[in-house]
Amino acid sequence: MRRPTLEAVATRAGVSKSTVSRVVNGEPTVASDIRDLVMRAVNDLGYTPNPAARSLVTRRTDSIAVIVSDPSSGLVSDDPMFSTVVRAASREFEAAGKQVVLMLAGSDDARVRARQFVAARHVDAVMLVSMHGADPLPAALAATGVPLVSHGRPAFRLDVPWVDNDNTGGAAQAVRHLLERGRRRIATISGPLDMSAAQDRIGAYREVLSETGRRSIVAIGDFTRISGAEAMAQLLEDDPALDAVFAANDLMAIGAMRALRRAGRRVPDDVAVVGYDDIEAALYTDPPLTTVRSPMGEQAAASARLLLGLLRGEPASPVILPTQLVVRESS
Amino acid sequence: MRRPTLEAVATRAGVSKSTVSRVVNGEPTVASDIRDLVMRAVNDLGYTPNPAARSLVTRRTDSIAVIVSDPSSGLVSDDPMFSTVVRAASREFEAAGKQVVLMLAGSDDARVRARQFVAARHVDAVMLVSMHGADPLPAALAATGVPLVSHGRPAFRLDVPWVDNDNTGGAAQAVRHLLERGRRRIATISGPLDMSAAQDRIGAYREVLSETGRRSIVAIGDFTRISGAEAMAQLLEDDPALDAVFAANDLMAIGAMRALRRAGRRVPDDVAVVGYDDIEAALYTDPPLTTVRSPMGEQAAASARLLLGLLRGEPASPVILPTQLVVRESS
DNA sequence: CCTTTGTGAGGGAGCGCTCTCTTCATGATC
DNA sequence: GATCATGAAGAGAGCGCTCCCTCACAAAGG
Repeated sequence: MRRPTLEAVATRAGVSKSTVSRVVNGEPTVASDIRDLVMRAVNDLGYTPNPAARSLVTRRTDSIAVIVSDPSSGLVSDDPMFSTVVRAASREFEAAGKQVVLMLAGSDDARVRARQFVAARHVDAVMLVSMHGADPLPAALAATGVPLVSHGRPAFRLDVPWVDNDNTGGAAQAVRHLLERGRRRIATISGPLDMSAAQDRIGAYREVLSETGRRSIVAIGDFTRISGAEAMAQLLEDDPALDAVFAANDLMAIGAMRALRRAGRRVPDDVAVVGYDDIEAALYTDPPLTTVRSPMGEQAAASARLLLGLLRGEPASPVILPTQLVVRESS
Repeated sequence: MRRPTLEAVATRAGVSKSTVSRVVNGEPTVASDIRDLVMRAVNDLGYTPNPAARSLVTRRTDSIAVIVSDPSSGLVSDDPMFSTVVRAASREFEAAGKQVVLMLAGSDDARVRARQFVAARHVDAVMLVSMHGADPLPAALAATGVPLVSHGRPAFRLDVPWVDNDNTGGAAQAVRHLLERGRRRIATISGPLDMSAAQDRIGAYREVLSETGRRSIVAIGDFTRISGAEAMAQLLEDDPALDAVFAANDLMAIGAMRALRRAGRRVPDDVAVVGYDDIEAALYTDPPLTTVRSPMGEQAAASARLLLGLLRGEPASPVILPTQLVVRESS
């Protein structure tokens, strides 16, 4: 009970394999009556091309790997970034007729598998998401020669095109906003310092504060809610008089707000809070969260388009998308 | 500049293609000195098997489609369920050496593409996530004869194994809890009624209330935060004296809490709120949300394992996972 | 001594498709 | 009527792998 082949269709239509192939691939050099004949045979037999056979000869797979290299994948199972990025990229790739192969490169083992998978040319190209500095995967993938784009600037210099949002500008906006609101002791909750987004955001925070001669008050989180809460508790201990906090993402800001509540501090009266990303949840905190809107979905879509362009032989260079401060009631 | 083939390895090692194939596939009937010889040649040349050629003859692809058939994919881009389910399933499949092909079947067009993709045997099996009642995709996929498992019970009878949580039991627990707390006018915010989870949850709500002779107060949402807020506003208008609300998921409960806040109602003093799912965000609301813990990740992992079993020829029948009420401060 | 059995290696057909090359038919041109 | 250009269809060689079959050889049995 085997599926029909090109040859079966050819026999039924009374033409050659070549002609059927031409029809199936939409080549224009087929007379319309013959095309109809072939199409009828295709429909009668329920023929679908065998993708393995096709890919064997064309050396294309029409699929693209989206590799999420996230060591904490076990921890933050409901990370809104994952969902937003994967969905936006998938939509873009699917619209271009490419299949998306999703790989979670959370463990060393998984990273090795991902590299081999790509090296075996199971996919035509790779989109890499969210890498830490020590991650050897980006370089390993680049070495395979497969077209590659990174969602987010890689932590280490690497000859790979990327798309990011304006982390420096966005964070600077956030801190300046707090200064304008008259806040004087502004703390920050940073992300992991081996990630470029975290580096840029804390860098801008320090820069703006030092311009105005203020000192930085820093705690480090890992972009999760719980780490935000812990970092906030730490900050309150370090400097009970702080009157504002800039969290490097909204999830940590949400955690920080819980810690503030528990410590009996009112937001924004006692402590102003600003986040980063503008995830949907930022609208639903109490009070609603002031944050920097980073176009996460658009960034993913842009990464995907950059990669598709690369595949068409177009040149690719880094893209930085603008951010925008969204003032709500937490500041 | 072509990649090395089996034949190149065979030539270099001075053995036949068959032997190399045996070594590469780990067959035991190869003398260890020859195996070493071959492995050296493999490493020297950097050989990796061509998956297309292999799959052409074996008729396996070692990849599995995860199809998220979610019409609202454009709306709730940060749905924690998507992230949790996709990650858990991926982990399970990757551990079994299967690649995950992610397909978003949000539009009719995408659904057609998904069907064709599966019909072309691009994948060995399919895991289907989150379907509405009117969705023709499950039946279409089942008709292709490809092994299929559904994450969540299908809305229509369909001969497909599935894994779900105990929606009826969980919802009943939630409503009984509110009754035990002395609440008398208990409303519900239901999910879309063409989804089995929503049907079961509202069914249990009605059942428990009618047992105690109370009337139901119902509004319909679509499992998003904003729909929860809108439904809550509607409920307050319909029955300003209500003193509790059971939302069919946490996202809607979060929306409902915002609407209550805006209406000047205190939680839980004026209105108790109970959600469903126990997503991480439920810990961070103010007050923390009482909810029914549904093992979303475990459910996805179980679906994946069920499918892998099916692939090994094991029989499969529906699985229902238990739920648990988590009482926090919102009730 | 020859035959049987077992074990490990080689030979080679064939998976289903694409794509180059060749052939053929048609009509235009001289 | 002979020649040539043009366009459409057919032939068939691979793509890189697996797997069945054959074969060589060694050990065991008669």
